[in-house]
Amino acid sequence: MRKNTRGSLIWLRMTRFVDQSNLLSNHFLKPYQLTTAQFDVLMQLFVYQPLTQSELAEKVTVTQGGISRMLVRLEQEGLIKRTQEWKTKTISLTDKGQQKLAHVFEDQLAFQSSLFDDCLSESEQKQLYALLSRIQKNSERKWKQYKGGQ
Amino acid sequence: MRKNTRGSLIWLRMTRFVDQSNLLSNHFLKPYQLTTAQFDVLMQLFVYQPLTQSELAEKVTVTQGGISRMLVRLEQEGLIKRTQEWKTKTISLTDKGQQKLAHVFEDQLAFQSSLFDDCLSESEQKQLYALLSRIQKNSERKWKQYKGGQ
DNA sequence: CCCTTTCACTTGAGTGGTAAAGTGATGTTA
DNA sequence: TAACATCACTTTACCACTCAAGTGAAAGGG
Repeated sequence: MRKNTRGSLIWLRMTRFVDQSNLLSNHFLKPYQLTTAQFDVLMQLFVYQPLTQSELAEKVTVTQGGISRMLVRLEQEGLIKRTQEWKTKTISLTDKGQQKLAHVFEDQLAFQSSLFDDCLSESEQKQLYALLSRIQKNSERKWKQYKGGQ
Repeated sequence: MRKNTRGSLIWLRMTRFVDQSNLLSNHFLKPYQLTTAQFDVLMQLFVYQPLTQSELAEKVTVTQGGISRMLVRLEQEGLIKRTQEWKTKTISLTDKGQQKLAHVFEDQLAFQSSLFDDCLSESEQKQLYALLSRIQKNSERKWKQYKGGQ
């Protein structure tokens, strides 16, 4: 039996890359007392705040339950605040969260960029981004279809 | 302050894609009572068995502790066996594991392929694979360097 | 021959994720 | 108005992962 297809090879490379770069990212974020997942949440808030929990969960590809606990922790750290109106909780960064993010920001973006700048030219990065956008939209479509159906 | 770089945009698309496709993959594997991580381990064993725990951990980008627990579960399910020689445990698939994998195999490869076949041409997939190989090797180098240093 | 190192693996505490069941306010409807 | 549905969030139980400390067997040096 065949041991792979082109798709499976791409998939393998990509998951390995993401796993490895997450480890590295956690390493670089450790001095700031943040994890990669937490940074992701704070970034989304920075760009789109205020958001409801559901909207945030959607943006970071996490379930309701998952975001609920992450936000409990981030709230305990004093990095975000949740204000309840009606049945909805609106999430935004506290001043402390805002400041922390400002500190981490440049470093993390530089780290992320280095993963690609090291070995890909400008135009290759553009190509890669274009291809990734297409497959990500495809998986998002499939995912929503699956979630919608059940 | 700038909210992104080209690298950070690529990184975001890729992590979202991997997260979403993992969800879908877990969904498709559920009828077989397997998770994506378990399938990954079984596949590596299928291709490279026999392996020690350390070699396996390396291949699936997981720590010693992580692989230890996964293998306990897979052993309880009777899908793998671990035979101790000296201080090393050698891992291989049981007949049951071999059979299970044979059943799942085609479906999972077809699923993985569909993620790309849906929206990328043959030559685009080749391009994508080439670019990913380069960045994955780069991150692997950095990761090993980091692990080696500490 | 004991003492230490090393090596491969395990364990503990904690984070991050899922699915599925629970909670508690706010409509909606007979 | 009592019963029901719905919506946003929480909780529970589980898997997967990390780091760091622990274990136990073998190997080497005084």
